[in-house]
Amino acid sequence: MDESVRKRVPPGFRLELARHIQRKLSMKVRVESIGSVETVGGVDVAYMGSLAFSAAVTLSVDGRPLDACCTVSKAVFPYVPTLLSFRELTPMVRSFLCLGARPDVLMVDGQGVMHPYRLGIASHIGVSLGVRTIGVAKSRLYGIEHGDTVLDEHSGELIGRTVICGKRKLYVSVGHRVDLEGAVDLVKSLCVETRGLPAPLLAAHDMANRAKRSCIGLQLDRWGSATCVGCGRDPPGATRP
DNA sequence: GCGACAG
DNA sequence: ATCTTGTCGC
Repeated sequence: MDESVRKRVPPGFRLELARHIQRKLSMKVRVESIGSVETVGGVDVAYMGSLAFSAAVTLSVDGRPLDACCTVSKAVFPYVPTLLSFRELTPMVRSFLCLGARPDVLMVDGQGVMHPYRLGIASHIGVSLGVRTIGVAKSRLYGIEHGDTVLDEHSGELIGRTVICGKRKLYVSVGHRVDLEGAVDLVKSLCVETRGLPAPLLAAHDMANRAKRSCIGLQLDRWGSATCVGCGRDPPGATRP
């Protein structure tokens, strides 16, 4: 099943190790009640060639903007279905760690456990940082739709739900430390129908694109990373001229 | 072998 | 995701 994936991955990339890591980390995914939520975060990435502009935002449950930060990094891995986190995890984590405080739950643009190895980027980030995450994807990568539910193609297990947000159908799944029902309710309650996305992801998406449009003259450090002008905070380990 | 295939 | 021309609506 990975023959086609193999051809799209960089030479020397250890695909078997990547799969092993995905399976191992997926065992750490926890499903639990979200509990009381006051702040909701969102992360998304926009690209300009191989430059990745990542934005992280925090909103109150009533939609009020509380915090935001964006970073730019050099993309070091191509887009390969089932391996998205190897491309976007680092950019997303860098911008997320820039936030002044961790939101109660984080919405990620991509799958959670609705993934062939049970570790979409939302789960990968959640397990890596111990943060509550919800996977919100605009299309399906894996699973079979049955009404508004998505079942595992092999085990028949419930792995996600579809949510209509305006004109768009979203694929919601558990990322980490949340339950599917709570995740679906939160996505529905924050849905911006005119844009087809929940407010936190919409804000992150727009901010990432604004950052991309104003990237002239950015100075990247030795790791191919830099903090966007005006962010006000640096990611851990960052240095500024 | 031929499609499917998060962003 | 990004590219890209044309179209619709405020």
